[in-house]
Amino acid sequence: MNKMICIAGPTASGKTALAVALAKELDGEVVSCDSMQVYRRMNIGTAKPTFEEMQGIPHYMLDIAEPDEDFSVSRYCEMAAPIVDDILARGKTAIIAGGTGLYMDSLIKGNAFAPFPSTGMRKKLEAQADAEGMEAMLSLLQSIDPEAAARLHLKDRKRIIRALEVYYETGQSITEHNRRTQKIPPKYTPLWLGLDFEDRAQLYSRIDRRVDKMLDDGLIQEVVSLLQEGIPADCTAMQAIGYKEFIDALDAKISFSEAADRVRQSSRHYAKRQLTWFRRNSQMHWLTRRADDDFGKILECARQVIYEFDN
RNA sequence: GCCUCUGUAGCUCAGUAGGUAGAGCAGCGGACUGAAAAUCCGCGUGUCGUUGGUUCGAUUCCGACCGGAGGCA
Repeated sequence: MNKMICIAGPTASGKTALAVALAKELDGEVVSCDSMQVYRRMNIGTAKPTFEEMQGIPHYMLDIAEPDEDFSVSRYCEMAAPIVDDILARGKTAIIAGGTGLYMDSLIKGNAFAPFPSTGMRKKLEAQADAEGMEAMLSLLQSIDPEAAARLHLKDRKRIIRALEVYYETGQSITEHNRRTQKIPPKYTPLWLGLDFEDRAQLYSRIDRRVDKMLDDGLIQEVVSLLQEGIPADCTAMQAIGYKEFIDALDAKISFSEAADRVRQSSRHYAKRQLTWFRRNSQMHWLTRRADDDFGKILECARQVIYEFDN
């Protein structure tokens, strides 16, 4: 009997509802896997499950960081793995639900991450990149980690700087590090369920409706409150879709209706990237929703997959 | 009613001194190992309004018609 289920899928695909429904049937508890729902007081824009939606099912990995705190995959894994272990130790089903593919894969595989530089290395490299340009940074990387340099595009500044910083901090290239960690067998062997739609337009109209609901629920007020309490507009949490756009509107850089349009647009792009990430997972059991399928139909499909998996 | 402008990709538009066309956005596909709702890469999907004419050849030139915008009555 499998005791661990991952529920993946794009934004607004119904992961929360499926997680709770399955938790009720399988004596489960839900571990959220979402890089933005970890932040406190960011509720509406992140579509964090409400008290009513949770229906009494314990949820973890929500509201565990301040919006102006640095959060990361590795912190996520450090905190979530013991929680999963505890759920399993108590004989319950662990249901990992969320849309942040990197976090989910890392938790399941038990990824070991190269240490994060504590010496201001990143700032130094950022400054160097500003001064000398990315061509110089890429050729620097070429000299210490040719494979990474070949793999990364000149414009992918984040990854080039990360690759350099890993080498300077650890003396080992990120390519070597990845090669080594990829050999480690996965920490968990869950059943993977992926939510998708037969027609992409179905998903996009759900996204539109969700954004309308967020506005009705007071998204703009939530953004205002966060800014008023002093959360910097440029911190990671404020890069979340639904926040950065309304920060621009509040700064009068764009109109509020333009901001709402951009939230819808960014959400569509994001949903597409999420699907790309999850599609490469060969273990995924896709629950593809057709136009006339309701939630009950999807739940039934999920039950079917779980039943077959256990037998 | 007359005159002028206009009709090209889903949208906004460019262009072809006549040889069946290209940008941005949208859309689609992909990458991703301590920022990941981030960051980055790739792909034009088209009766050039309709219909006659001139021409070896018309989206391009000419006429008519249809639609849109403005002006004069």
